[in-house]
Amino acid sequence: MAKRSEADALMQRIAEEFEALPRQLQGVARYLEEHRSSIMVLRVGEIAEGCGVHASAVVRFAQRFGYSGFTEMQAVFREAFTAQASPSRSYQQRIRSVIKNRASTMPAVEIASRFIDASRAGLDELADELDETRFQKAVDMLATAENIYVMGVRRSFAIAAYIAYALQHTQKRVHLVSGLGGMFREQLRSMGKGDALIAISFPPFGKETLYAMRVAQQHKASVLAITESDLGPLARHSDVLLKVKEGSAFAFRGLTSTMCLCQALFVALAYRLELTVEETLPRGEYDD
Amino acid sequence: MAKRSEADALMQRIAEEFEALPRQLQGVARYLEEHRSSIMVLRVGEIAEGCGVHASAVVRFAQRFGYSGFTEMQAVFREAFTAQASPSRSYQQRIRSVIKNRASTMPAVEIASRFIDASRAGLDELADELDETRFQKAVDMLATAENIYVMGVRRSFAIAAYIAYALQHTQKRVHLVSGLGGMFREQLRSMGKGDALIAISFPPFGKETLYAMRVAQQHKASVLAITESDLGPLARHSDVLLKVKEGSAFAFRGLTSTMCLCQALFVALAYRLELTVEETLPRGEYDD
DNA sequence: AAATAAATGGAAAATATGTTCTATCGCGTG
DNA sequence: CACGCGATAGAACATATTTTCCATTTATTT
Repeated sequence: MAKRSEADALMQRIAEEFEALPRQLQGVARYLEEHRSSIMVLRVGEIAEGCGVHASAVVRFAQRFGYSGFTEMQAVFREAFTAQASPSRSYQQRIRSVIKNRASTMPAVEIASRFIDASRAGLDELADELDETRFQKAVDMLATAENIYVMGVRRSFAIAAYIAYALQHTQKRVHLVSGLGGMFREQLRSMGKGDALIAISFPPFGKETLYAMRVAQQHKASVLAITESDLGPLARHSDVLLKVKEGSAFAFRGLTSTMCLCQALFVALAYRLELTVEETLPRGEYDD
Repeated sequence: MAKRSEADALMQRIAEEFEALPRQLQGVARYLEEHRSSIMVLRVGEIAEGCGVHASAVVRFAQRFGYSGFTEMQAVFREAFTAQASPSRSYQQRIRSVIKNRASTMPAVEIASRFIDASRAGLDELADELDETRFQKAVDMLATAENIYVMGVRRSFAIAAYIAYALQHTQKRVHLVSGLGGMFREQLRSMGKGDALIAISFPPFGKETLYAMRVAQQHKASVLAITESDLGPLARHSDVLLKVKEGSAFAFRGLTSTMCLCQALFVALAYRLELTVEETLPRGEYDD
């Protein structure tokens, strides 16, 4: 059982009192949380520099939390490190014991870390197999489109929602085809020449999305399909098709690679459109 | 391709010259090999004590291998540590350099593959730093909740949408707080004891989400926050807080790690609820 | 708006740390 | 057995780092 190190306790105390802290000390707190693992190596001055404050502020911080000074607080982190550094060998054993156990008895974290592994593998594959030509075409298509329609249903809806959100930071008119009120048809009606449809769909393919693609073709809009294979029903109706193979664990299919591809697509588009960073993300009261 | 760190080179040199070393210095050499990972944290005196020699012996050791003194040798080990301990930092820098370079001269794929790299690094970090206890708590909380409310606005909305979708595959009643028709309040009104709210928010925090968390607390519902730090405003109002550090690459935050975490959460929950795979993902006519 | 309290920046004092120097010790060799 | 070389310990020195203190600014309260 991982017994709470004093460092953990301290971090928690910091989190609790955080709001009551003055500006500079909040900065220090954030820095500590962010660089927790390096604190033991760093000197007061280095940390202070990292926070953009003066060394004395860091000392005051430590004192505020009951230590005689920075050094005493640092000792807590050093201790935590040396405590965890050595027994990390037993990690192999932990793995083995987990492999033997059934999933039902598997701790939640074990499931999580396997899933994360699977997602990483998916991302590796994405990096390997991304088709340069097609990606470039996809960017070009979006760059020249006047209106961009985005559609994905059920599992793919979250992705569509994200793309639509991201594209709002461009000058394009963006339409998220949500089907709200059963109005898929109506939302798609206005697509036309010069517009683009981004359709995201994986097997078993949602008929709504397939329908949208047919409509797009009829209306002479160009279609960017995001799916898992060249062979599915999306291939027939798309001008550019981007493939994503998701890793899966526990018979559960990931979505991280798709998300990643879509973000990459957006970034590439943003640069193609020569949006500056500021234009890309104007941060106002409502941003999240 | 882990290129030999200078620390590696040094250790090898020590091994070669070991036999020719005087007794005390051999002791130092052994100590260094044994405690290689702690050297950066230790002071000359501490190492000397560990070896049962005097501080000056350690200094002479360092000088014998070409360093001006102990400090210079220690720097080698510190470097090796920071190189492996925070690869995520170098990834941040890589991303920044991407921003600085003229994107116009960079092919779209180049941007994409760098972005994918960044996402991979983010996932690595997620795997490293996932808090076991909290993750387990989060799963437990959801497992015992009767109704689950999910809320995220703007950038986080896509994530909320996904979670809500996934949770539909359980027996829970799931409510995606969308704010459709400006009805955030109304959608949140029915939360109560025994219910759970999943709130996803990153700085600058959406006020709607913060509001939802306050309401949840007032109504005695438990709150699972998904955010980037213990120190933000979500900490106060949450029962469990899961941290995801996304690289804010290209001035907009990645979402792949968050997506991955949420999927992992769902998978773990599914196993906790002992759903079989078939039950988890019943594939019917409408699936996508 | 004034008074008061708190936070900040900087420099000086205190401390801790690393390095060098020298006297001594031990060991091997002539 | 004496001599010399290198290793060692500890003190003395030099440096770097932390801490304290105080003047100044900034925020808060009356």
